[in-house]
Amino acid sequence: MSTKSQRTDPRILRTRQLIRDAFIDLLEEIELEKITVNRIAERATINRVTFYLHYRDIPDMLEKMADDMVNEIQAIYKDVLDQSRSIDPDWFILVKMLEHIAENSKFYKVLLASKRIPVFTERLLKLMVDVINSKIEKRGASPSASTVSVPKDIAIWYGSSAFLGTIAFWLRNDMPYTPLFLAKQLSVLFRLDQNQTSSN
Amino acid sequence: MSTKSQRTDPRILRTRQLIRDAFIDLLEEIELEKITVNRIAERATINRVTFYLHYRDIPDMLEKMADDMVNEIQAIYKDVLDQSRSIDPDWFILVKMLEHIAENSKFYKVLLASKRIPVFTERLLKLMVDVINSKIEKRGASPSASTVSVPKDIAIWYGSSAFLGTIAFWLRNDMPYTPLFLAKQLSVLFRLDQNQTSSN
DNA sequence: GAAATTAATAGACACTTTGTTGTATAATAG
DNA sequence: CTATTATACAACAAAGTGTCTATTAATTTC
Repeated sequence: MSTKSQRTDPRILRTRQLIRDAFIDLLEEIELEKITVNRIAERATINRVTFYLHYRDIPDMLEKMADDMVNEIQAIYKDVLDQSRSIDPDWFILVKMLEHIAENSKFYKVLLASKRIPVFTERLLKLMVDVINSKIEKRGASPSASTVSVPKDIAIWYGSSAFLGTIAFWLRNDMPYTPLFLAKQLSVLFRLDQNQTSSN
Repeated sequence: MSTKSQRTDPRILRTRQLIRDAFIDLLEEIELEKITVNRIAERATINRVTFYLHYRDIPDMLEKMADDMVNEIQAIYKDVLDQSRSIDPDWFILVKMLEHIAENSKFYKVLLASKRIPVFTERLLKLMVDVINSKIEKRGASPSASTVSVPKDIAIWYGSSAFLGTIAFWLRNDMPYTPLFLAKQLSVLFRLDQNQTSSN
């Protein structure tokens, strides 16, 4: 956000990438608790002190990586909204998200599925809550509302957890369905939740 | 499982309880990463070495506590099945589970909702998968199956994640609904998932 | 292309945590 | 009461943490 120096120093980008790769690599092998700054530096072939030039400690590193993750996904989200050909079906944004996750599956699998690093799960869950919430509000008091009605907050809890959890299982099982197919199934399962959501 | 020594030494039970309470206490205040054996021993008013008499390290402690957790819940599950008055509605077991969680809400809230300690989430999720799986199989190819059909595994991923996630949100929001009410809502939301589950 | 700026390296430091050992003391069970 | 066993206490080496200072290397900027 500073006025000058638009581009960031390539050395910084390089080092951050090395750290990130080393961390994901290590996390595939050992538990998070056993991962030390020492090991990360060694694996990333950087000096241990250099790590501290970028992150305060490991939890701080996780948070910043989680920030990057949600920023990337939100960029995709805005992209879809901008070129909003309203012809797109409901699950179009879901396909885009799943495709992005599939493209970076090593990253997402280890952080959301294999080892479940809470920061990442939480950030993505929050994002899901927002998306579902806006979807429900867009529909408003659905005229096709069914007989039964579930409090809106419970429906959101249910739906967002279901989405994120299903994605985690999908990654864990090495993505046995295409993003398109899974998106359609999720859409089918979720639409029903909404149909019985009370509008208050 | 040993033939002799039915009762365990009260000193052991006392120490384990002290450790458990101290750990939950600390986890309410600070992040898991900052919790050391030192701090636990200090808070539990036991000697640090004593900790190592019970657990290899902190991850080992977490696993054993998670074992205890699933054992308690499975005991409830079997209890309900044993006195199986088949009059009980579908969500009866759910009410019992939610009541148990509500009774130990401090424990469950910190481990499943506030801080999300992966071991506990994983174990409970696995339990949910089993429960839902058996429910689906009991119904078999539901005669009232609806038009659409979702692969069984996706439905299980979806439902189990939704259940566990909803419970986590419920705890996080200090249980704004009674166990009975929430169980009914979950049952309503889930029954629909099943109705559109393909039987293969 | 040279000078100024910034990043990464290297060695060192005090400090905390870890996991283990040996001995002594207290509580429990038979 | 006696033997057993859990816990307390002190001490240890090893490893990790976070910070410092000086030095080298890469990059902007003009």
